[in-house]
Amino acid sequence: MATQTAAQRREQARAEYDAFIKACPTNQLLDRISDKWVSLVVSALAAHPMRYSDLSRKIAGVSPKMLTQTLRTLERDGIVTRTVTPSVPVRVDYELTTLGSSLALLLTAVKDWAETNFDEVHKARERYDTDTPAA
Amino acid sequence: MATQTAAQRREQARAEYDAFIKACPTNQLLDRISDKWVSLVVSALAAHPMRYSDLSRKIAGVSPKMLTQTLRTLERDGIVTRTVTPSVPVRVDYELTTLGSSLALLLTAVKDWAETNFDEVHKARERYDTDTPAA
DNA sequence: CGGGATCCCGATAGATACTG
DNA sequence: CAGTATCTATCGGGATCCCG
Repeated sequence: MATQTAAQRREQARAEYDAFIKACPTNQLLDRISDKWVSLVVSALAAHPMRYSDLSRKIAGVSPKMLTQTLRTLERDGIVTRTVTPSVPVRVDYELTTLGSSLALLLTAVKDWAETNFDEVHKARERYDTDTPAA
Repeated sequence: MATQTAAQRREQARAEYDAFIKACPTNQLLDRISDKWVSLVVSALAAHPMRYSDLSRKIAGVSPKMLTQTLRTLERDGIVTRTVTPSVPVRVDYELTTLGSSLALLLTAVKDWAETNFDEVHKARERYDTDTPAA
């Protein structure tokens, strides 16, 4: 039964590692930042507060489900505030918190880096694709 | 045929939006940054160049497949260089390029932001989870 | 040692339809 | 208007086997 080799050891390592990852603030927030919709929502709200339907229109391709889900997560994390006005047709406004604004700033930094280095990445890709004979 | 309503308009919007997203450097590179393994690999290599097996050990929970896949992508994007030494047991070294180093810097910025604001996020979460009655 | 190829499964995004 | 519920298709990612 010394068959407890690669596979099992791997699994254990992964378990420990997962715990480590979960505990690590960086990775927790990296998930937020990297989320496809989060960046778009935060960017949209960075300009000015918006209603649900405004966001829905502004972001275009998003399904109601994902939009709500994204907004809920952001609300939970204290990135946005959700304000319900119980008028005849209900009205819900979303806006960035201070924390949300700082996230927007970070996203701007990422955006800047991306725009600055995109050319280089693009060239690298072409070079790679060309050099790679057949794959 | 005015039945071209919600669904179809949505689809078209999504198509346009997808094109927009694809063309946007930010989102392309955001994908790279946000990848779970990319950040770890880049961080690991930021310290010093490493061999495949070193990375495999350092990152622990990664499967060979994902490690290779991640490294290939990074190589293609000009983030890392791959150096093969055809000795008896093959030896492959990976190291960051200049571009890769700048990415490492960006990741550091993200990490700093995460560590700075994690407390606040954490508190926000607790507040939210407490206030939310049943959900 | 450093991978490539293949199979498979669980997670999840998104479409659709319904509700307060 | 602002969601919620459900169902399905897709796909990332792990395990496994094998090659150079």
